[in-house]
Amino acid sequence: MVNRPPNSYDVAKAAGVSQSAVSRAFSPGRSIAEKTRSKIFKVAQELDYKPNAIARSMSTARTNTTQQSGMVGVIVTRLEDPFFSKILNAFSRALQQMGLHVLLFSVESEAEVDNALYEFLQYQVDGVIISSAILSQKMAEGCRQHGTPVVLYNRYTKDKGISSVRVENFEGGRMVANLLVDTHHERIAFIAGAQGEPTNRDREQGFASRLNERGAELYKRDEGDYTFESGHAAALRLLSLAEPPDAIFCASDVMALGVIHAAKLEFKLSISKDLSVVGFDDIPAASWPGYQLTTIRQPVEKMTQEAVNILIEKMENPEQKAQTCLFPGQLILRESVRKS
Amino acid sequence: MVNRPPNSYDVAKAAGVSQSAVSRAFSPGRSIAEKTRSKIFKVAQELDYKPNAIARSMSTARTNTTQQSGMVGVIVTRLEDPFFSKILNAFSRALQQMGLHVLLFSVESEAEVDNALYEFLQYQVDGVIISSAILSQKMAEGCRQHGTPVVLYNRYTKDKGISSVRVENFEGGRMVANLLVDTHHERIAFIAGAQGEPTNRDREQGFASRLNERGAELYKRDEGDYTFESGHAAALRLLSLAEPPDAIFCASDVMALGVIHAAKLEFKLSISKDLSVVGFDDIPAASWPGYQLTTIRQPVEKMTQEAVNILIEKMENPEQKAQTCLFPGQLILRESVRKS
DNA sequence: CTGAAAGCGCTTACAG
DNA sequence: CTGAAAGCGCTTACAG
Repeated sequence: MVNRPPNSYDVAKAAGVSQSAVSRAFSPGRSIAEKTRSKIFKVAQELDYKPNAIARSMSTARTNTTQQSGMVGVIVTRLEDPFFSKILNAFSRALQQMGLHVLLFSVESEAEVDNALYEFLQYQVDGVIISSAILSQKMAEGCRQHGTPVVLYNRYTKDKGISSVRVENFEGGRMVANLLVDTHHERIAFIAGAQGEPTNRDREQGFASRLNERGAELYKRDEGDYTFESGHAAALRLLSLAEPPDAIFCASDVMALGVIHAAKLEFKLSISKDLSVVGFDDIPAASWPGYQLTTIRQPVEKMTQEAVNILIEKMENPEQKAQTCLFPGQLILRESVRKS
Repeated sequence: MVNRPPNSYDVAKAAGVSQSAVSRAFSPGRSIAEKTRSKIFKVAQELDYKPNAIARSMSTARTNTTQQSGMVGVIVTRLEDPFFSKILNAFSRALQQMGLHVLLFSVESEAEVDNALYEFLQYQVDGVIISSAILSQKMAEGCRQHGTPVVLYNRYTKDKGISSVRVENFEGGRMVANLLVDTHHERIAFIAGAQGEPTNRDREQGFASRLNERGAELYKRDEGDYTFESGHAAALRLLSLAEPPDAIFCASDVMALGVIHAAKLEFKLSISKDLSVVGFDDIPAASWPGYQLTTIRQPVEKMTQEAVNILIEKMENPEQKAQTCLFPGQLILRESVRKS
């Protein structure tokens, strides 16, 4: 049988002090004599004592309004997508840097979000970040009751209590419209991400409305589900038209890659010369020599950092109002769009 | 000010029962009258009561040897690599399915592993999974003291107490050697992953030794760091040789993609005709129409599931011995290697 | 600066 | 089946 790991009483006894003293020694900023502290540390080291974070959070729960469990719940969708794993990594690193711990839930549909949130609340997380999904009004209330701040990433809701950090999708769509009109494309198509998905909707509306403002119009619209395969399939349909498009804007880079593969292999087209392709996100592959995809970059590092900052502010001060933070996308001109 | 969420006493009072009864009602399998239980549930619903998982784990810690905190620590490396995000997703889903919660730590070097482990232990995780990294002997002891099982994924150590799940890297390397010799390649090169990395070492040794057994030899060796860019750069060097290789085996698919881009764009080579390329892992992009990369597939789903099973067995029965589980890689023949 | 004691919200023998 | 009570390992006023 494994004998239980040492607790603060074991250390106290061995060091000849009270248990309170041990507790203080491990709580930065508490009043304790330097001599006592070092003695306690020495003994703790020998016994290989580690403070029990679970017990600590049980105690602090009572008084401390700020950090209680030290855990932040992170809900992620489409984790296998390179863009989203990049986001998770950024969140994870940023949170770790702040001494916070991430309780992760990978969901495959919005329906799973509420359940994940429920579990997070049971675990007394100090805050929640939800990437590319929203929560129900009911769970928003639940979080409010628990005093647990929530920040949405890549999404927003009408609920005034929920913060949101995202890129300006509508504006990003407009930028692409301008680019394709400026370069004199005549049959401009759009391949949408998942149906009814807000991010896609905003990009598409910005794109289509700006096209109209510029006196152009959307030639064709097709739809995928944000995967390479779906982009590839949509391109096959579009390029089989009697009059195929001369430009395709995709709601995401991954789909744009599918389009490029289809155009080059299936139709022997030259990208940019015969067909211009634009993506959104700026994933690593977008800059690979074989792609050189023109796209709208999301400043992921800055955005995730800001989301973490907003969360922490609200954790430290519950009176803090919810915030909405919009980041402009950046047009990255590479080689997949013809010059004029 | 937010008023505190209800606890079991609040529910007990409102339902006219004891706090113990409330606790039992929420613990499956405890003796309680159906009538009492349903009354408690109704009241709990009205008050929006959720059991406090932190408090629960404080209590169960004393008696229950099995699940204590309900949390499993997962340490991942290179999260931005598509193969690794796939692994994390698989772990996350498998653990969630078992009712476990994942405490995530994303590390960027092996040096961070021990610290992550230390934090996990403080949080009383019931088990730990470490993907593609190892732990120090000191932390292995620490885990043993806490009675916390550890399973290594893609790695192994000499420590008899640490379980390991991985693909047969050595054998995988041999399979590729056989393939390239069978198809009569004459100048066979290898691009290694990170220096001294055990996964790479095993693949390379299996590859090189089998080459020799077959009367062939390694023509050239170069090295990257598992990224696309590094594979691309290594290919540039290799293909600039007066006598460039006619086959390149890469320690990972991502690097192989870099090789393909370099060969096609920089050297106008035809993949398979002028140059055969083989990868390892079988990431999604390997099967994209433009790549059709021949590779060794790792059965990720089965492997992660097995790792979770081993972990849970050990969590349920501390007497359970550590296990090592090796999975054979599967040669996936696509179009990137010439037929003869 | 230090210690005794209450309390965080549960679970679980122990009686009844 | 049910309730009173102890205990999980901490933190934190409160006295001294």
